[in-house]
Amino acid sequence: MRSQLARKPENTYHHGDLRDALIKAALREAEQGGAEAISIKALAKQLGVSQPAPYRHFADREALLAAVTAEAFRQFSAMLREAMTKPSKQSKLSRLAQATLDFGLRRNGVYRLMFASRTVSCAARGSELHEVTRETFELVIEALEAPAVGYLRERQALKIWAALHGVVMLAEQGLFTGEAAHATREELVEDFVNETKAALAVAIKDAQRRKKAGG
Amino acid sequence: MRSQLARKPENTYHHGDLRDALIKAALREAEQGGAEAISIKALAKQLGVSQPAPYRHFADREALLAAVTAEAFRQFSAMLREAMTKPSKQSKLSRLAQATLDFGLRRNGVYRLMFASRTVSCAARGSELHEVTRETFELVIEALEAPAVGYLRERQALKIWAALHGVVMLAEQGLFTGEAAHATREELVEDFVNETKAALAVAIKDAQRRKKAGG
DNA sequence: TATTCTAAGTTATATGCTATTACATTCGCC
DNA sequence: GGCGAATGTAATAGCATATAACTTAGAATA
Repeated sequence: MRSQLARKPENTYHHGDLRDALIKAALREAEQGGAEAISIKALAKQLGVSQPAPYRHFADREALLAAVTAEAFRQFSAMLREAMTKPSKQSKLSRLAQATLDFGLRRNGVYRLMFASRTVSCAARGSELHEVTRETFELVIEALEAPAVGYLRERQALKIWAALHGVVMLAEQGLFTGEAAHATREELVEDFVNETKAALAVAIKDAQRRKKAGG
Repeated sequence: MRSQLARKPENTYHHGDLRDALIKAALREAEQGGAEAISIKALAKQLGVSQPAPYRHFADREALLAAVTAEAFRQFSAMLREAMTKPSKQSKLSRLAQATLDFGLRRNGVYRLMFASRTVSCAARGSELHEVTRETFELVIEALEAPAVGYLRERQALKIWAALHGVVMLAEQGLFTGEAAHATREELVEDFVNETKAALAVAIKDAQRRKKAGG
Protein backbone atom coordinates (compact mmCIF):
# COMPACT_ATOMS: atom_id res chain seq x y z
CA MET A 1 0.00 0.00 0.00
CA ARG A 2 1.93 2.90 -1.25
CA SER A 3 -0.78 5.45 -1.62
CA GLN A 4 -4.10 6.34 -0.09
CA LEU A 5 -4.82 8.87 -2.82
CA ALA A 6 -7.69 8.38 -5.18
CA ARG A 7 -5.53 9.24 -8.14
CA LYS A 8 -2.58 7.16 -9.16
CA PRO A 9 0.76 8.89 -8.66
CA GLU A 10 2.35 9.68 -11.99
CA ASN A 11 4.94 7.41 -13.51
CA THR A 12 4.06 4.42 -11.41
CA TYR A 13 2.97 1.11 -12.76
CA HIS A 14 1.02 0.06 -9.74
CA HIS A 15 -1.72 2.25 -8.39
CA GLY A 16 -1.12 1.30 -4.79
CA ASP A 17 -4.64 0.85 -3.57
CA LEU A 18 -6.85 0.59 -6.60
CA ARG A 19 -9.53 -1.54 -4.95
CA ASP A 20 -10.24 1.02 -2.30
CA ALA A 21 -9.98 3.93 -4.72
CA LEU A 22 -12.49 2.24 -7.02
CA ILE A 23 -15.03 1.83 -4.23
CA LYS A 24 -14.67 5.43 -3.11
CA ALA A 25 -14.87 6.81 -6.64
CA ALA A 26 -17.85 4.59 -7.46
CA LEU A 27 -19.64 5.85 -4.38
CA ARG A 28 -19.05 9.41 -5.54
CA GLU A 29 -20.58 8.55 -8.91
CA ALA A 30 -23.57 6.85 -7.28
CA GLU A 31 -24.22 9.95 -5.21
CA GLN A 32 -26.47 11.38 -7.88
CA GLY A 33 -27.37 8.68 -10.35
CA GLY A 34 -27.39 5.53 -8.24
CA ALA A 35 -26.05 2.24 -9.50
CA GLU A 36 -26.65 3.14 -13.13
CA ALA A 37 -24.13 5.94 -12.84
CA ILE A 38 -21.34 3.53 -11.98
CA SER A 39 -19.27 2.64 -15.03
CA ILE A 40 -16.14 0.53 -14.72
CA LYS A 41 -14.62 2.19 -17.73
CA ALA A 42 -15.28 5.71 -16.49
CA LEU A 43 -13.87 4.89 -13.07
CA ALA A 44 -10.70 3.47 -14.58
CA LYS A 45 -10.20 6.58 -16.67
CA GLN A 46 -10.88 8.81 -13.68
CA LEU A 47 -8.27 6.98 -11.62
CA GLY A 48 -5.72 6.96 -14.40
CA VAL A 49 -5.51 3.22 -14.93
CA SER A 50 -6.29 1.11 -17.94
CA GLN A 51 -9.88 0.06 -18.55
CA PRO A 52 -9.52 -3.63 -17.55
CA ALA A 53 -7.47 -2.91 -14.42
CA PRO A 54 -10.54 -2.93 -12.12
CA TYR A 55 -11.19 -6.53 -13.09
CA ARG A 56 -8.09 -7.50 -11.12
CA HIS A 57 -10.04 -6.54 -8.00
CA PHE A 58 -13.63 -7.32 -8.87
CA ALA A 59 -14.88 -10.30 -10.86
CA ASP A 60 -17.48 -8.19 -12.59
CA ARG A 61 -19.62 -5.09 -12.23
CA GLU A 62 -21.99 -6.79 -9.81
CA ALA A 63 -19.11 -7.58 -7.46
CA LEU A 64 -18.03 -3.94 -7.49
CA LEU A 65 -21.59 -2.83 -6.81
CA ALA A 66 -21.82 -5.20 -3.87
CA ALA A 67 -18.61 -3.81 -2.37
CA VAL A 68 -19.73 -0.23 -2.95
CA THR A 69 -23.11 -0.95 -1.38
CA ALA A 70 -21.43 -2.52 1.63
CA GLU A 71 -19.28 0.58 2.04
CA ALA A 72 -22.40 2.73 1.74
CA PHE A 73 -24.01 0.74 4.55
CA ARG A 74 -20.94 1.25 6.71
CA GLN A 75 -21.08 5.00 6.14
CA PHE A 76 -24.80 4.96 6.82
CA SER A 77 -24.32 3.03 10.05
CA ALA A 78 -21.55 5.39 11.14
CA MET A 79 -23.79 8.35 10.50
CA LEU A 80 -26.65 6.81 12.46
CA ARG A 81 -24.29 5.91 15.28
CA GLU A 82 -23.02 9.47 15.41
CA ALA A 83 -26.54 10.89 15.42
CA MET A 84 -27.50 8.55 18.24
CA THR A 85 -24.41 9.27 20.28
CA LYS A 86 -24.23 13.04 20.25
CA PRO A 87 -25.82 14.74 23.25
CA SER A 88 -29.30 16.01 22.52
CA LYS A 89 -32.66 16.64 24.11
CA GLN A 90 -34.31 14.34 21.60
CA SER A 91 -34.56 10.60 22.02
CA LYS A 92 -32.16 8.26 20.28
CA LEU A 93 -34.98 6.97 18.12
CA SER A 94 -35.95 10.44 17.03
CA ARG A 95 -32.39 11.24 16.08
CA LEU A 96 -31.97 7.98 14.21
CA ALA A 97 -35.18 8.68 12.33
CA GLN A 98 -34.15 12.18 11.34
CA ALA A 99 -30.71 10.98 10.30
CA THR A 100 -32.24 8.27 8.12
CA LEU A 101 -34.53 10.74 6.41
CA ASP A 102 -31.65 13.13 5.93
CA PHE A 103 -29.42 10.47 4.41
CA GLY A 104 -32.17 9.19 2.15
CA LEU A 105 -32.88 12.60 0.71
CA ARG A 106 -29.42 14.12 0.59
CA ARG A 107 -27.65 11.04 -0.72
CA ASN A 108 -30.48 9.94 -2.92
CA GLY A 109 -28.50 7.85 -5.36
CA VAL A 110 -26.55 6.08 -2.65
CA TYR A 111 -29.77 5.38 -0.80
CA ARG A 112 -31.31 3.79 -3.90
CA LEU A 113 -28.18 1.71 -4.32
CA MET A 114 -28.60 0.46 -0.76
CA PHE A 115 -32.31 -0.16 -0.50
CA ALA A 116 -33.78 -0.35 -3.96
CA SER A 117 -31.42 -2.42 -6.04
CA ARG A 118 -31.30 -6.10 -6.81
CA THR A 119 -27.77 -6.24 -5.39
CA VAL A 120 -28.86 -6.33 -1.76
CA SER A 121 -31.75 -8.73 -2.10
CA CYS A 122 -29.46 -11.10 -3.98
CA ALA A 123 -26.72 -10.91 -1.35
CA ALA A 124 -25.97 -14.38 -0.02
CA ARG A 125 -26.38 -15.06 3.69
CA GLY A 126 -22.99 -14.66 5.28
CA SER A 127 -21.72 -12.27 2.62
CA GLU A 128 -20.15 -8.97 3.63
CA LEU A 129 -23.18 -7.12 2.34
CA HIS A 130 -25.62 -9.30 4.22
CA GLU A 131 -23.67 -8.69 7.42
CA VAL A 132 -23.60 -4.91 7.18
CA THR A 133 -27.32 -4.72 6.49
CA ARG A 134 -27.96 -6.75 9.63
CA GLU A 135 -25.61 -4.57 11.64
CA THR A 136 -27.49 -1.49 10.51
CA PHE A 137 -30.75 -3.02 11.67
CA GLU A 138 -29.18 -3.75 15.04
CA LEU A 139 -28.71 0.00 15.43
CA VAL A 140 -32.44 0.50 14.99
CA ILE A 141 -33.13 -1.98 17.77
CA GLU A 142 -30.59 -0.20 19.93
CA ALA A 143 -32.24 3.16 19.26
CA LEU A 144 -35.48 1.91 20.78
CA GLU A 145 -33.77 1.92 24.19
CA ALA A 146 -36.07 -0.82 25.35
CA PRO A 147 -35.41 -4.13 27.08
CA ALA A 148 -35.74 -7.33 25.08
CA VAL A 149 -39.09 -8.85 25.89
CA GLY A 150 -39.77 -11.68 23.54
CA TYR A 151 -39.64 -10.24 20.04
CA LEU A 152 -41.57 -7.07 20.78
CA ARG A 153 -38.51 -4.97 20.28
CA GLU A 154 -37.61 -6.54 16.93
CA ARG A 155 -41.13 -6.12 15.77
CA GLN A 156 -41.24 -2.43 16.62
CA ALA A 157 -37.84 -1.95 15.06
CA LEU A 158 -39.09 -3.50 11.82
CA LYS A 159 -42.14 -1.28 11.89
CA ILE A 160 -40.38 2.03 12.39
CA TRP A 161 -37.66 1.02 9.93
CA ALA A 162 -40.25 0.23 7.28
CA ALA A 163 -42.12 3.46 7.92
CA LEU A 164 -38.97 5.56 7.61
CA HIS A 165 -38.02 3.96 4.32
CA GLY A 166 -41.51 4.53 3.04
CA VAL A 167 -41.33 8.22 3.82
CA VAL A 168 -38.03 8.54 1.97
CA MET A 169 -39.48 6.69 -1.00
CA LEU A 170 -42.57 8.84 -1.27
CA ALA A 171 -40.57 11.99 -0.75
CA GLU A 172 -38.35 11.06 -3.66
CA GLN A 173 -41.37 10.24 -5.74
CA GLY A 174 -42.57 13.78 -5.18
CA LEU A 175 -45.72 12.96 -3.20
CA PHE A 176 -44.82 15.58 -0.62
CA THR A 177 -44.41 18.42 -3.05
CA GLY A 178 -47.91 18.39 -4.55
CA GLU A 179 -50.68 20.66 -3.37
CA ALA A 180 -52.36 17.82 -1.49
CA ALA A 181 -49.38 17.13 0.70
CA HIS A 182 -50.06 19.33 3.66
CA ALA A 183 -47.84 17.30 5.91
CA THR A 184 -44.12 17.65 5.93
CA ARG A 185 -41.86 14.64 5.85
CA GLU A 186 -40.51 15.65 9.25
CA GLU A 187 -43.98 15.71 10.78
CA LEU A 188 -44.77 12.25 9.49
CA VAL A 189 -41.48 10.87 10.73
CA GLU A 190 -42.09 12.33 14.17
CA ASP A 191 -45.54 10.78 14.16
CA PHE A 192 -44.11 7.37 13.45
CA VAL A 193 -41.47 7.81 16.12
CA ASN A 194 -44.04 8.74 18.76
CA GLU A 195 -46.32 5.89 17.82
CA THR A 196 -43.43 3.49 18.11
CA LYS A 197 -42.50 4.76 21.55
CA ALA A 198 -46.10 4.51 22.73
CA ALA A 199 -46.63 1.04 21.32
CA LEU A 200 -43.38 -0.18 22.79
CA ALA A 201 -44.14 1.19 26.24
CA VAL A 202 -47.58 -0.38 26.27
CA ALA A 203 -46.45 -3.72 24.90
CA ILE A 204 -43.55 -4.12 27.29
CA LYS A 205 -45.54 -3.09 30.33
CA ASP A 206 -48.21 -5.51 29.27
CA ALA A 207 -45.80 -8.36 28.74
CA GLN A 208 -44.12 -7.82 32.11
CA ARG A 209 -47.45 -7.69 33.92
CA ARG A 210 -48.46 -10.93 32.28
CA LYS A 211 -45.16 -12.52 33.22
CA LYS A 212 -45.55 -11.44 36.86
CA ALA A 213 -49.08 -12.75 36.98
CA GLY A 214 -48.06 -16.05 35.37
CA GLY A 215 -44.95 -16.59 37.60
CA MET B 1 -53.83 -0.28 -36.65
CA ARG B 2 -53.90 -3.59 -38.34
CA SER B 3 -52.93 -5.81 -35.51
CA GLN B 4 -53.23 -5.97 -31.75
CA LEU B 5 -50.85 -8.90 -31.54
CA ALA B 6 -47.55 -8.57 -29.78
CA ARG B 7 -45.75 -10.25 -32.61
CA LYS B 8 -45.62 -8.79 -36.04
CA PRO B 9 -47.61 -10.75 -38.62
CA GLU B 10 -45.31 -12.37 -41.13
CA ASN B 11 -44.59 -10.76 -44.46
CA THR B 12 -45.69 -7.32 -43.44
CA TYR B 13 -43.56 -4.28 -43.52
CA HIS B 14 -45.40 -2.45 -40.82
CA HIS B 15 -45.90 -4.03 -37.46
CA GLY B 16 -49.28 -2.49 -36.89
CA ASP B 17 -49.00 -1.46 -33.26
CA LEU B 18 -45.37 -1.53 -32.36
CA ARG B 19 -45.59 1.14 -29.69
CA ASP B 20 -48.08 -0.79 -27.64
CA ALA B 21 -46.34 -4.10 -28.24
CA LEU B 22 -43.06 -2.60 -27.03
CA ILE B 23 -44.60 -1.41 -23.78
CA LYS B 24 -46.22 -4.76 -23.08
CA ALA B 25 -43.08 -6.74 -23.93
CA ALA B 26 -40.92 -4.40 -21.87
CA LEU B 27 -43.22 -4.85 -18.90
CA ARG B 28 -42.83 -8.61 -19.23
CA GLU B 29 -39.05 -8.22 -19.19
CA ALA B 30 -39.18 -5.93 -16.17
CA GLU B 31 -41.23 -8.50 -14.28
CA GLN B 32 -38.11 -10.14 -12.94
CA GLY B 33 -35.16 -7.85 -13.45
CA GLY B 34 -36.67 -4.39 -13.22
CA ALA B 35 -35.62 -1.55 -15.48
CA GLU B 36 -32.18 -3.03 -16.08
CA ALA B 37 -33.76 -6.00 -17.80
CA ILE B 38 -35.32 -3.79 -20.47
CA SER B 39 -33.21 -3.72 -23.62
CA ILE B 40 -34.43 -1.95 -26.74
CA LYS B 41 -32.44 -4.28 -28.92
CA ALA B 42 -33.77 -7.43 -27.28
CA LEU B 43 -37.34 -6.15 -27.48
CA ALA B 44 -36.98 -5.40 -31.18
CA LYS B 45 -35.66 -8.88 -31.84
CA GLN B 46 -38.43 -10.43 -29.77
CA LEU B 47 -41.08 -8.55 -31.73
CA GLY B 48 -39.50 -9.34 -35.07
CA VAL B 49 -38.59 -5.81 -36.09
CA SER B 50 -35.23 -4.23 -36.80
CA GLN B 51 -33.21 -2.93 -33.91
CA PRO B 52 -33.76 0.82 -34.51
CA ALA B 53 -37.48 0.47 -35.19
CA PRO B 54 -38.46 1.28 -31.58
CA TYR B 55 -36.85 4.70 -31.95
CA ARG B 56 -39.72 5.66 -34.25
CA HIS B 57 -41.97 5.51 -31.18
CA PHE B 58 -39.71 6.52 -28.32
CA ALA B 59 -37.05 9.20 -28.39
CA ASP B 60 -34.73 7.13 -26.23
CA ARG B 61 -34.64 4.40 -23.64
CA GLU B 62 -35.75 6.76 -20.88
CA ALA B 63 -38.89 7.64 -22.81
CA LEU B 64 -39.73 3.97 -23.20
CA LEU B 65 -39.14 3.38 -19.48
CA ALA B 66 -41.45 6.27 -18.63
CA ALA B 67 -44.22 4.83 -20.79
CA VAL B 68 -43.71 1.36 -19.34
CA THR B 69 -43.77 2.72 -15.81
CA ALA B 70 -46.98 4.61 -16.52
CA GLU B 71 -48.56 1.41 -17.83
CA ALA B 72 -47.37 -0.39 -14.69
CA PHE B 73 -49.07 2.25 -12.54
CA ARG B 74 -52.28 1.79 -14.49
CA GLN B 75 -52.18 -1.96 -13.91
CA PHE B 76 -51.37 -1.38 -10.25
CA SER B 77 -54.28 1.03 -9.85
CA ALA B 78 -56.63 -1.39 -11.59
CA MET B 79 -55.54 -4.14 -9.26
CA LEU B 80 -56.07 -1.96 -6.18
CA ARG B 81 -59.43 -0.86 -7.49
CA GLU B 82 -60.47 -4.45 -7.99
CA ALA B 83 -59.31 -5.44 -4.51
CA MET B 84 -61.23 -2.54 -3.02
CA THR B 85 -64.38 -3.23 -5.00
CA LYS B 86 -64.88 -6.96 -4.51
CA PRO B 87 -67.23 -7.91 -1.68
CA SER B 88 -65.36 -8.86 1.48
CA LYS B 89 -65.62 -8.79 5.25
CA GLN B 90 -62.41 -6.81 5.45
CA SER B 91 -62.23 -3.05 5.19
CA LYS B 92 -61.27 -1.36 1.96
CA LEU B 93 -58.07 -0.16 3.53
CA SER B 94 -57.11 -3.63 4.62
CA ARG B 95 -57.71 -5.00 1.16
CA LEU B 96 -55.77 -2.20 -0.47
CA ALA B 97 -52.88 -2.84 1.90
CA GLN B 98 -52.80 -6.55 1.21
CA ALA B 99 -53.04 -5.98 -2.52
CA THR B 100 -50.12 -3.54 -2.37
CA LEU B 101 -47.98 -6.00 -0.46
CA ASP B 102 -48.93 -8.76 -2.86
CA PHE B 103 -48.09 -6.68 -5.92
CA GLY B 104 -44.80 -5.52 -4.43
CA LEU B 105 -43.64 -9.04 -3.71
CA ARG B 106 -45.03 -10.95 -6.67
CA ARG B 107 -44.15 -8.38 -9.29
CA ASN B 108 -40.92 -7.37 -7.70
CA GLY B 109 -39.20 -6.02 -10.77
CA VAL B 110 -42.18 -3.99 -11.87
CA TYR B 111 -42.55 -2.62 -8.37
CA ARG B 112 -38.93 -1.44 -8.35
CA LEU B 113 -39.49 0.14 -11.74
CA MET B 114 -42.41 2.08 -10.28
CA PHE B 115 -41.14 3.16 -6.90
CA ALA B 116 -37.40 2.86 -6.83
CA SER B 117 -36.14 4.23 -10.11
CA ARG B 118 -35.05 7.67 -11.14
CA THR B 119 -37.68 7.66 -13.89
CA VAL B 120 -40.58 8.53 -11.60
CA SER B 121 -38.86 11.16 -9.49
CA CYS B 122 -37.72 12.87 -12.67
CA ALA B 123 -41.20 12.85 -14.20
CA ALA B 124 -42.26 16.40 -15.00
CA ARG B 125 -45.39 17.79 -13.43
CA GLY B 126 -48.22 17.30 -15.88
CA SER B 127 -46.57 14.34 -17.58
CA GLU B 128 -48.49 11.13 -18.09
CA LEU B 129 -46.38 9.42 -15.46
CA HIS B 130 -46.91 12.17 -12.92
CA GLU B 131 -50.65 11.94 -13.45
CA VAL B 132 -50.94 8.19 -12.95
CA THR B 133 -48.91 8.30 -9.73
CA ARG B 134 -51.29 10.92 -8.37
CA GLU B 135 -54.30 8.89 -9.42
CA THR B 136 -52.94 5.89 -7.57
CA PHE B 137 -52.56 7.96 -4.44
CA GLU B 138 -56.17 9.11 -4.78
CA LEU B 139 -57.14 5.45 -4.40
CA VAL B 140 -55.40 5.31 -1.06
CA ILE B 141 -57.37 8.32 0.15
CA GLU B 142 -60.54 6.68 -1.09
CA ALA B 143 -59.70 3.47 0.77
CA LEU B 144 -59.70 5.33 4.07
CA GLU B 145 -63.47 5.72 3.75
CA ALA B 146 -63.32 8.88 5.79
CA PRO B 147 -64.75 12.35 5.25
CA ALA B 148 -62.41 15.14 4.28
CA VAL B 149 -61.66 17.18 7.38
CA GLY B 150 -58.89 19.59 6.64
CA TYR B 151 -55.93 17.56 5.49
CA LEU B 152 -56.24 14.83 8.07
CA ARG B 153 -57.21 12.32 5.45
CA GLU B 154 -54.33 13.14 3.14
CA ARG B 155 -51.95 12.93 6.03
CA GLN B 156 -53.13 9.50 7.09
CA ALA B 157 -53.07 8.35 3.48
CA LEU B 158 -49.46 9.42 3.17
CA LYS B 159 -48.61 7.62 6.40
CA ILE B 160 -50.14 4.28 5.53
CA TRP B 161 -48.81 4.50 1.98
CA ALA B 162 -45.31 5.11 3.27
CA ALA B 163 -45.57 2.28 5.76
CA LEU B 164 -46.74 -0.19 3.13
CA HIS B 165 -43.90 0.67 0.79
CA GLY B 166 -41.45 0.30 3.63
CA VAL B 167 -42.69 -3.18 4.39
CA VAL B 168 -42.32 -4.22 0.76
CA MET B 169 -38.82 -2.77 0.68
CA LEU B 170 -37.63 -4.55 3.80
CA ALA B 171 -39.25 -7.77 2.70
CA GLU B 172 -37.32 -7.65 -0.54
CA GLN B 173 -34.17 -6.85 1.33
CA GLY B 174 -34.64 -10.06 3.26
CA LEU B 175 -35.13 -8.54 6.70
CA PHE B 176 -38.16 -10.74 7.30
CA THR B 177 -36.41 -14.00 6.55
CA GLY B 178 -33.70 -13.79 9.22
CA GLU B 179 -33.95 -15.43 12.61
CA ALA B 180 -34.73 -12.12 14.29
CA ALA B 181 -37.81 -11.45 12.21
CA HIS B 182 -40.51 -12.99 14.33
CA ALA B 183 -43.18 -10.89 12.72
CA THR B 184 -44.65 -11.68 9.38
CA ARG B 185 -45.12 -9.05 6.74
CA GLU B 186 -48.86 -9.59 6.94
CA GLU B 187 -48.91 -8.94 10.68
CA LEU B 188 -47.02 -5.70 10.31
CA VAL B 189 -49.26 -4.53 7.51
CA GLU B 190 -52.35 -5.28 9.56
CA ASP B 191 -50.81 -3.35 12.46
CA PHE B 192 -50.32 -0.31 10.27
CA VAL B 193 -53.83 -0.59 8.91
CA ASN B 194 -55.37 -0.73 12.37
CA GLU B 195 -53.28 2.16 13.63
CA THR B 196 -54.37 4.22 10.66
CA LYS B 197 -58.04 3.49 11.28
CA ALA B 198 -57.71 4.36 14.95
CA ALA B 199 -55.77 7.56 14.34
CA LEU B 200 -58.22 8.64 11.67
CA ALA B 201 -61.25 8.02 13.87
CA VAL B 202 -59.76 9.96 16.76
CA ALA B 203 -58.51 12.83 14.65
CA ILE B 204 -61.76 13.33 12.78
CA LYS B 205 -63.90 13.11 15.89
CA ASP B 206 -61.58 15.58 17.54
CA ALA B 207 -61.66 18.00 14.64
CA GLN B 208 -65.44 17.89 14.42
CA ARG B 209 -65.83 18.45 18.17
CA ARG B 210 -63.51 21.42 17.92
CA LYS B 211 -65.46 22.78 14.99
CA LYS B 212 -68.76 22.45 16.86
CA ALA B 213 -67.33 24.15 19.90
CA GLY B 214 -65.81 26.92 17.80
CA GLY B 215 -69.01 27.54 15.75
C1' DT C 1 -57.69 6.12 -60.06
C1' DA C 2 -53.15 8.07 -59.97
C1' DT C 3 -50.21 10.95 -57.16
C1' DT C 4 -48.04 12.40 -53.43
C1' DC C 5 -47.03 13.00 -48.52
C1' DT C 6 -46.06 10.97 -44.26
C1' DA C 7 -45.67 7.41 -40.82
C1' DA C 8 -43.14 3.59 -39.90
C1' DG C 9 -39.93 0.40 -41.16
C1' DT C 10 -34.85 -1.00 -43.04
C1' DT C 11 -29.62 -1.23 -43.45
C1' DA C 12 -25.30 0.67 -42.13
C1' DT C 13 -22.63 2.75 -38.83
C1' DA C 14 -20.61 5.42 -34.77
C1' DT C 15 -19.92 5.26 -29.95
C1' DG C 16 -19.64 3.40 -25.30
C1' DC C 17 -19.62 -0.33 -21.91
C1' DT C 18 -18.52 -5.10 -20.13
C1' DA C 19 -15.54 -8.69 -20.12
C1' DT C 20 -11.71 -11.89 -21.64
C1' DT C 21 -7.12 -13.16 -23.33
C1' DA C 22 -2.37 -12.75 -23.69
C1' DC C 23 1.44 -10.18 -22.29
C1' DA C 24 4.33 -6.95 -19.07
C1' DT C 25 5.90 -5.09 -14.75
C1' DT C 26 6.60 -4.63 -9.98
C1' DC C 27 6.53 -6.22 -5.09
C1' DG C 28 7.69 -9.10 -1.57
C1' DC C 29 9.71 -13.12 0.00
C1' DC C 30 13.37 -16.50 0.20
C1' DG D 1 19.41 -11.59 -6.72
C1' DG D 2 15.98 -14.43 -8.42
C1' DC D 3 11.25 -16.11 -8.49
C1' DG D 4 6.39 -16.25 -8.08
C1' DA D 5 2.22 -13.87 -7.16
C1' DA D 6 -0.15 -9.71 -7.57
C1' DT D 7 -1.29 -6.13 -10.40
C1' DG D 8 -0.90 -3.64 -14.24
C1' DT D 9 -1.42 -3.01 -20.00
C1' DA D 10 -2.82 -3.70 -24.95
C1' DA D 11 -5.80 -5.85 -28.05
C1' DT D 12 -10.12 -7.56 -29.02
C1' DA D 13 -14.87 -9.67 -28.95
C1' DG D 14 -19.67 -8.85 -28.08
C1' DC D 15 -23.60 -6.30 -26.90
C1' DA D 16 -26.42 -1.99 -26.23
C1' DT D 17 -27.81 2.81 -27.40
C1' DA D 18 -28.49 5.93 -30.80
C1' DT D 19 -28.27 8.36 -35.47
C1' DA D 20 -28.29 8.89 -40.58
C1' DA D 21 -29.76 7.81 -44.97
C1' DC D 22 -32.73 5.10 -47.51
C1' DT D 23 -37.30 2.31 -48.47
C1' DT D 24 -42.03 0.91 -48.19
C1' DA D 25 -46.91 1.02 -47.23
C1' DG D 26 -51.03 3.52 -46.06
C1' DA D 27 -53.87 7.60 -46.30
C1' DA D 28 -55.28 11.77 -48.21
C1' DT D 29 -56.45 14.22 -52.10
C1' DA D 30 -56.53 15.99 -56.97
